[in-house]
Amino acid sequence: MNNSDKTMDVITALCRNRGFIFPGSEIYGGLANTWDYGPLGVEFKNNVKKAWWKKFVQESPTNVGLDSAILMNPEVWVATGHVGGFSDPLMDCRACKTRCRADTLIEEAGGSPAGMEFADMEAYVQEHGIACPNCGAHDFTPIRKFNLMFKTFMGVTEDAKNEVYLRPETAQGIFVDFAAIQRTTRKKIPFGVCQVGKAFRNEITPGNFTFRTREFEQMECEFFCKPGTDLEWFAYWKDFCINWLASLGLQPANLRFRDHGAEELSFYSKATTDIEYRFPFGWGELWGIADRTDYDLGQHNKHSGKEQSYFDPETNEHYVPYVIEPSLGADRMALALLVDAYDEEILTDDKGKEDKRVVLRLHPFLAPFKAAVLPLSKKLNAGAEKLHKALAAHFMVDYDDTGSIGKRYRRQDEVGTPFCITYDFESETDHSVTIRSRDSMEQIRLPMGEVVAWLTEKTAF
RNA sequence: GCGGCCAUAGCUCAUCUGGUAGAGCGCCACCUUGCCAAGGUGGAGGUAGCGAGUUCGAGCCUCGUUGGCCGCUCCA
Repeated sequence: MNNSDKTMDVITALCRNRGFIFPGSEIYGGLANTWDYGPLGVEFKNNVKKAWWKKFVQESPTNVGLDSAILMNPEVWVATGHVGGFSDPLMDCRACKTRCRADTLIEEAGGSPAGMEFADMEAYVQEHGIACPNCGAHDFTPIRKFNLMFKTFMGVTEDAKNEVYLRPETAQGIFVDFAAIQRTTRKKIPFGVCQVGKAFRNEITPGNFTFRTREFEQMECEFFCKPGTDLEWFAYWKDFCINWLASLGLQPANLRFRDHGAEELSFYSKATTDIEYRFPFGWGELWGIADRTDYDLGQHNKHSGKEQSYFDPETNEHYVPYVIEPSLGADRMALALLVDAYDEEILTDDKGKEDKRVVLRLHPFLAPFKAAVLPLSKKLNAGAEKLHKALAAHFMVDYDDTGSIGKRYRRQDEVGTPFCITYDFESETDHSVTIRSRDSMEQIRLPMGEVVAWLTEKTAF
């Protein structure tokens, strides 16, 4: 099934109905754009994170892991420019309610807004008689600051001194710990530090299900390398990332690279490439791979007064490393995998009656359940439950004894369970079970004692 | 944040011009069946997102509010 035949409605409906993703705080009328990962969703998302960690940390000769605090000293965000510079200067036209960016208006009028204070911009717009591009009126509101960071208070009193931010990216936790990580691991450059964690941004327009949310989870790697080798490593990680996506089964036709043009590049970045996925709502960024140069460590160097450089013992040089950052959204990744895995097929029975079968063709490693134990009859519950218990010691395994066997297969297909293990009357005597595959719908007979080893092999990544 | 549209059982929807809400699917139990959504019987489940107003009476009219969708704006 092609992605152009899929709709987000169908995907979100499946997520809600099967316990992957629910709207947040629903019994209180919800809270815009918050989502809860349900019983199946949390298993699935954990598996996605596990797969990433395995590839980026466990199996990596160069990378190590980190779990840094969400709350950080506010000076961190001053150093990075998040506090000062990341509020866009927005003004509304009072006549037609169109919202404009003051800096854009000034640029279009031939001015250069760079370096201007908000008051300067307002004055410029006024003096040059810049009109609303939509209705032509000259009636703008003052500039309003939209800071993308969530603020909260540390301690019990709410004064400005106690103000802290929820991190808008996980990256800075890695940068501020760079020296400690290098020292304690004795890693030599090049090496990477990886982190999975939540970040928060007050996006003006979130949307498209879990694609853009204000609370989201990132899987980031900051790869430190010697200046001058950065573009090589940039190319290396691009390859590395796309190969990982392919190895999880994402269809190549739904993936593409998109290089950022010069005008689109962030001020700190020398080069950025997005890996985009073709969602039903269009191409969307999955993974941003950026050459962040020595911007972050350099800023922390300046602002903290603590030396953030690396001593190369082979060449006796001191330098501030350059950084290649492959930054992946865990929620987007999970969403892309769900979309990609979703499949419908039409089955025709003996009487020619057509029936729709919904299958989530997830990589077995990612599937919430690796298998489901299904007693062919409720009379077989005792033996089947024993098998389930034995398997549950090794895998997430479902158990279902309600309804017909065919119906139970379908239920498991819909949530991506790769294997159904049917315990039948013969199992009582031959101690074997039938394993039915989600993808081929074929069945094999296997002694119960061999199921764990068989499943381990089949669900590995 | 602006404009438009929308909000009835878990899901998809019905309820004629306002008179106290129904179906299919799903779910549960029992019987039956015993390898790809069979069948039978029974059952749980809604006061119509929430609040207020108009009316003898509102799911159906008005206002507010919350949430959703589409477009705009935005996305370091």
